[in-house]
This record gives sequence, structure tokens and C-alpha cells, in this order.
Amino acid sequence: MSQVKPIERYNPRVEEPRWQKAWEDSKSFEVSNDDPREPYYVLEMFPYPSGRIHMGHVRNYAMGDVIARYRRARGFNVLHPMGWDAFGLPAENAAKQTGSHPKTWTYANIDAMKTQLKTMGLSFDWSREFATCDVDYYAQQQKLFTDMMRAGLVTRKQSKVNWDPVDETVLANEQVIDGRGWRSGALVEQRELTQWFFRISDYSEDLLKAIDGLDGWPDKVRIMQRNWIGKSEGLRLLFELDGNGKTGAPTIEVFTTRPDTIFGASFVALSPDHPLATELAAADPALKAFIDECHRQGTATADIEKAEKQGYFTGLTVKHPVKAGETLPVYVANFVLMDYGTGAIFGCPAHDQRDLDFARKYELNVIPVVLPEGEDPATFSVGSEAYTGPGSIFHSGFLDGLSIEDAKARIASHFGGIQIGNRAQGVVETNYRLRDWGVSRQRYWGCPIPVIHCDEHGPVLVPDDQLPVVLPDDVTFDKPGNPLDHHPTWKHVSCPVCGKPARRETDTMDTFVDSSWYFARFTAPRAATPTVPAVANRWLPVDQYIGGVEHAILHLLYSRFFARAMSKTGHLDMDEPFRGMFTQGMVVHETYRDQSGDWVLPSEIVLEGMGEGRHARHATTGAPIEIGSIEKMSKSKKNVVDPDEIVRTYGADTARWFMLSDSPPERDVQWTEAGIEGAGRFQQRVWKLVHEAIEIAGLPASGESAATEIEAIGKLTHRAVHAVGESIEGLRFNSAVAQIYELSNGLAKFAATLEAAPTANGSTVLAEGVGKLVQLIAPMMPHLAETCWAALGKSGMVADAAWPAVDPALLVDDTVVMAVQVNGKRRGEISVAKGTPGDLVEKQALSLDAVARMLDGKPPRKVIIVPDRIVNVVA
RNA sequence: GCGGGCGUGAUGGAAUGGUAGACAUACGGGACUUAAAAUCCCGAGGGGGUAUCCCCGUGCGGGUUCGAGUCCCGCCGCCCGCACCA
Repeated sequence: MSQVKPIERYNPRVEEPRWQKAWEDSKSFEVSNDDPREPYYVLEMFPYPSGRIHMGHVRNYAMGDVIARYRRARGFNVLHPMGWDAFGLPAENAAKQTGSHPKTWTYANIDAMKTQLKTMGLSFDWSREFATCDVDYYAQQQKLFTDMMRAGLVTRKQSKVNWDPVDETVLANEQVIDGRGWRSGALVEQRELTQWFFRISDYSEDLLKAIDGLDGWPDKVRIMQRNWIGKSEGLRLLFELDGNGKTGAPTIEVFTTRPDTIFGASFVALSPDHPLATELAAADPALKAFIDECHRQGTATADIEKAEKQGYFTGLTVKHPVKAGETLPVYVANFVLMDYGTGAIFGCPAHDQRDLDFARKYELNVIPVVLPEGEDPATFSVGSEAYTGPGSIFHSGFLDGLSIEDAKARIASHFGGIQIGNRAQGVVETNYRLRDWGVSRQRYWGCPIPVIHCDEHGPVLVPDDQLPVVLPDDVTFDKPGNPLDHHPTWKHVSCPVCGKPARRETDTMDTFVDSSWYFARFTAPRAATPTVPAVANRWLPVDQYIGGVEHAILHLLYSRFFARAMSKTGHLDMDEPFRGMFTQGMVVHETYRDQSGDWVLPSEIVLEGMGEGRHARHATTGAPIEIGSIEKMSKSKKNVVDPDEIVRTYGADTARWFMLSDSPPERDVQWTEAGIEGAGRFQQRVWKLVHEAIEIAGLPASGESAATEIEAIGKLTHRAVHAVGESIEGLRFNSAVAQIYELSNGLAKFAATLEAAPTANGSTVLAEGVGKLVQLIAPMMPHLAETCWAALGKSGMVADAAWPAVDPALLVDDTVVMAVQVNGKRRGEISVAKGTPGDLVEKQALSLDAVARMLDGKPPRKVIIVPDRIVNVVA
């Protein structure tokens, strides 16, 4: 018969707003730059203000909040800010579709999302909030731009854009669908524009080398960054034209990373944008048509490389550089990129898949020159698959028998010694795939580039005392093109140098610029300069940055570049902005469709049955619904769950807990109804356990609990505190959750025995355990923790409490259970004192019945003992 | 096309090269209840043997090792990025 009275269920709808207000009133999460405690900066990637938060945000911010709250409990001065990545295309699209001004639309969205975020109980320092579209923010960005320009980090050059000839506008890659503009449906053309660039490629080597030092980053991100920078050693090589009068150019210069395969060359190919291709096209309408055709694809690399290999024979030939008397045909080919190397290649089909595809199509020679080990040189041939592996060089004259590496060196020195004109025919060169960062966007809703174009003086920086260049509000979106261009007065200004009439730059900056330094701005968000260097240097680098893998390359690389650029211009003093980086997985959900194939929201359906018989029907009509694959939550497939709805139904703590509990944070997590309900049940279980601990403490105690039992509960508690701390520090939130479950289950079981027979020492150790449990859940379910903390009669708020101390003596056991294997298969176990010497362990292990049976009377051949862990008997 | 990642019970997942399946969800059985919900207890990778035991098992095929989910090689499947989505 239980002596404990039942309690009311925990009600998050009442408790959560109450604690949110308490935190706000006490300014619990506002942080001072002058606080003497050790600083810790935790940052989640700020969101684009689309208008609604989604479950991906909930997951991301829940993780960051756990770290922030944990570090606070650990005595750090924690900076945990939030803001808005507020410039960008969607606002302009909305303006075109609904007529709302981008500014109005964006700030309304920010308001709505902020309200949503506030219900999550995240420990942000909202006093530092800003949006990148705030004039205060982009004014400072313009200062950075001018400083970077003066420091030689900005340049202007030609680059290609997707041009929609009907809308007369530049399209983003995502606005090009199957080669057509998404609104007009017109075939997209490539067009050259003069644009502004940041000289990130000046830092290629530095950005590459410094990756080695980023040991707080996931390996996969580091590998992706290395590959993106794409350092390669190769040879710049001149091919002499055969001279048939079609061009005055004496040579074609190619870049190759495989000069060792020169004897296998069977063609030379030019990019459609190569100057020689342009020159030849002037006199060759068919070539012109081919190049135009190439220009009718978008600028996206993926599309270009996926397109079928196509070429056009120019009629030109070049002398084979190592086979006297032979020539090679010169093509223009759609897969050769002008941006990389020299915009021209030589093709060795036997050892490059693209070259092979091309050669098969145009019936060119395929001459293998690298022989894989074990192959017969007389019979080795290449079919439909190029051989790109190791081997020795053959069919290659003076290179025969060399390794690939030696052949590369040998051929480089060979061509280095030959003069064509007054240049060496071959020069060793290091190339990087990384291109300069084009920042010009022909759009309204972005940070204006602070430049004025004068006919006499060219592009001139807007003088500092005339900054910021503010976006005009009175713009319209009814005409195609950039509204800044159409504005009647905005762009007409006088030249800062000569005062004559001049034009403002109407391009705005890539929104990646905005997000490349916001983390620094958070350290002094209202300063009249981009940063306050002393303050920024104290907070940065960010100790833990968290966001999606989709930003693993560009955003992180640009931010790394900006840290360097800002250091060069005196705004910071560090190269690397993010010490710790973590990429979280996506939130995925089943998809549902009705019989007409339309997507249906999860909230509109009812699921029935399980396993094979599991099926769904529409909640109101009862019509059958097809259950589809599990995919990333997206509006288009309607497999979304609204965080607002979840918070209303289950509370923020439950949503946070579920997002943290179910999957390792770097992996995708599947949203399920069962999962969120399980999380909700745990919330009630904790509340009930706290209540029981309080009641038990008030019961008249009779007798004492056994010392071993008391010790066991103490150990359980201390181990959980230790393990949860370690798990949070290692960002293994799902493991932390599992360890909390174990503690909670253990304490609940103990509480049940005490309810039947209360003891004084028992209720003390239970209360201690429950108090610690509450602290362990506090980073994840902060509202529930505060309510429990108050109920337990603890002083202050758990948000301000120090992380519980661990008694290291309680973490070790004196006896260990060792598994005993025979030939690697577990056959039994032995329990021994920790540190038992090998010979004693062996004796005990061999005396096991199961081991004796497997040995069948024979002596073991070998016994392997890993102290305190495992014994393996080799029979 | 190129680059990166992932793959373990019904499900999410745990496991410094050392007892595979912790913890949770779903499920089955039981207790409580007039009944249900909630709660609590028990069970459970698959197969065979009525106890105690054996065989198989971490996407597939090989390899290294006393021992492989973990390391290596080759496949298959799914996901992400590719420079103007953010």
C-alpha cells in the first residue's frame, strides 16, 4: 500500500511561459563583454527569415542551447546570440507575387519567427539581435568592403551569368529548370558581365594548409574543403599549331596533371569560351553555332559535367610534342572549363574517362601508356573504362619503364629544356580549383556595393563620410531587371573625385557576404565600427558552431576568408573564425499522398495497424492514403510538422527532448508521432519522480537501507553526472539522453522500494539523486527542470546553478566481469578483482565448463588477456 | 560527371579492434480498472532444442587479425554539395 499521494500532471502550457518570463526578467542570458569569467561562444547558424521556423531549426537550436546552458553551469561566460540572415531572393519573389515590399515582408517574417523562437525557451541573448538587412549592419559591411578594396582584396572581372532573355534578368542556378527560366520558360543563355570579386584565390594555399589545424571540425568537412580548394601539381604545356593559316596564334597552351600520358595523347580540346575558339568562330558559322549551343546551358558546373560530351573539330591540328611527324586534331569541347587551368586540355583517352567517352564518340585513337601491374604489354587494352590506377609507363619512348611519378618529373624536365618562341615548352605549375568569389548580384534586396562609376575615373569607392549607401525604399518590381537600375534618381550621383555626373553601382552583394562576418558582429552588435577588435578577439574564435552540412563548403570557406581579410584590414586578429564546428543531420518524415497523387500533411491523416498491415486514411474524408518514402521535411511534399503545433500540444521541452534523444546529432532524425509521445511521457515521469522523492522525504522513516544499496544509488547518480557531462561535451546528445533514462529508471525503482519501506538514509540519497537528475535534464528540458528545482525547495534557478560535482571514487568498481572467448566467440564470463594478474585470470577462465568443453581435453594453443576486459582462448 | 557521407532487431539507435543490440519507440503478456486511458511489472535479433545448450546474424563479396559493426579492397543502395537557394 503506497503512502504517496498522486499529483497533478506537469502542465507545460502553464510552466513554460512562466519560466521564459522569469529568465527574461532576470536577464539570465544577457552577457557582458566585461565579465571576468572565461568566455565561451556558442553559435547556431542564423536562419533566413522565411516566416515560420521548421523542425530543422528546432533541432539545431536545441543542440546549441544544450551546450550554452551546460557551459553556463560549468562557470563560463557564455555568448549565445541570434539574428537573421535577412537579405536574399525570396523577399523579391514575394514582392513580385504579392506586391509586398521586401522590407515589410522580411521584418514581418522576423517578428513572426522571433515569437515562435521565444516559445522554445532558448537561452539566447536577444539584446544582441540584428538582421543583416538592418541599415546598421550593412553600413558596417560597406566599410569592410571599402577597407578590403583598399587592401587589394577586391577585383573586377568578367564572369558568366544565367540570362533570361524574356524577363531580361539574371537568374540564380535554382531559377534555371531544365535549361529554362522558371518564370518565363525561356531558354536560358550564358552571358558575360563585368562583376566584383573578392580575391579569395590569393589565400588558396593558406586556406588549405590551415585546415590541418582545424581539429575541432568533422573530418568530412575538412576533406570537402580540401577537395574544394583542389590543389594540383601539373604542367603548363605548349602545343605548336600546324600552321594552316586559320589563325595567327602560334601555340595552344594546355594545363595537365597527367603529363606522363603525353605519348597517349590523341586530341587537344578548347573550352567554348577560349579566345582561340572565339577567333575561329568568327570565320566558321558552324563553330559559332556549336559554341552558341554550349552557351545555351546554364552556368551550373553539375549540369555542364553531366551533359553528353560534345565537340566540334576546328580543322586545326597541332604537332605532337613527342612523336615527330604526327599531329593531333584540335576540338572545341563542351566539357572543358575556361575557369580552370588554361581553358584547354590534351586528351589521353586511355587514362581519363571523359577523354575516353569523347574519343569513342569521335572515333579517336585510344593508346594505353600506363600498364597496370601484372598486365601483358602486348595485350593490354582499354575498352569502355579508362584506366586511372597505378602502373608503369609503356608505349612511350624515353619514358618507358618509369613509374607515373618519375615519368611526370622526366617529361617536365624534357619540356622545360625546349624553347618555343622565347618560352619553355613546359612549365611545372601548381593550380587550385578554387576560384575568386564573385559577389555582384543584379538584385535589389541586398547590401549595395559602395562604388560610383565615373566615365573619367572609372569605379571609385564611395568616400567614408558618405557611407552608408542606403537602399531606396521607393522601388517597384513590375518591370524585369534590377529595381535599383530603374530607380529615377538613386543611381545618379556625382563622382567623388571630379564631381562630374556619375552612376552608382547598382549591383548588390551576394548574401554569403552578410553571413561571412555576422559571428564577429555579435560580439559588439551596436558598435560604430564593424567590430571592436579587442572585444572580438576576446570572444572569437567561436568555440562551437552548429549548422547543416549544406554549408560545409561555401559558407565556412567564405567565413574563413573573411576572418583573414578582416585581420588584414585591422578589424580582427585571427585567421580561423570557428574553433569547433558541428554539422547536424536533417529532420525527415514519411510522405503521404492521396489517390489523385497530391501530397497530404501528416496532421490530415490517421495511421492504423502496424508492420505489413500498416495503412493510412484521411482524417476527415476517410479516403485511403498512400504511405510514401521518408524524406527531408519540405513544404513541397507537405511532410512537415509545425513546431508551433507541437509546442502547443506537447510543450517546448518535449519537442527539444525528442529532437535530441532519438538519433545521433550528425545523422538524420525521423519525426514520428510515437517518438514525440514517448518524450512527453518521460517529461511526466520525471515530474512524478520528483514528487515521489519529496513525499518520501516527508514520511516517517523506519530502519536503514542496506549500505550496498545506498552505495549503488550513489554510484548510479555520480556515474550519470559524469557520463552526461562527457556526452554533452562530445556533442553526443542522444547518449546523454540514454544515460539520463538509466538514472531515472534506477531512481524510480529505488523510490518504489522506499515508498513501501521508507528509510532515512534512503530518502536522503534519493533526494540527492533526483536533484542531480533535474540538473542533468536542465540543458535539454529547461522549463521542467526549473519547476522541479523549485518544487525540491532549491534556491535560485537551475539556470544559474553550477553543474553537480562528481566524486571520482564512485566511478570505479573493485570487481570486473571479464568475457571469456574461445576462438573469438563468447563462451562465458568470470568475475575477478580489478587488476587481477594474468595467470590467475587464465586459470579461472580455463576452469569454466564451457571452455573445457570447447578445448576437448587439449591444452590451449594460446591465451590472450586484455586486463580487466576480455580473455580469448585459442584452441 | 566530380566530391563527401551513411547502411546494425519491427523502428530510432548503443558499442577506445575485445561480451553486438545499451537506452528508447512500437509490439505481446500480466497487474490495476465496471471499462478505457494513464501507470507499473515481465518478454523479446532469427532458427533449433521443453531447463543448462547449439547454429546463424551489423547492406553484399573478399581480406588482415587470437578476435572485425569497427581496419583494408571491390560492389550495391540511399542521402548531401557542386561556386547566383540560403
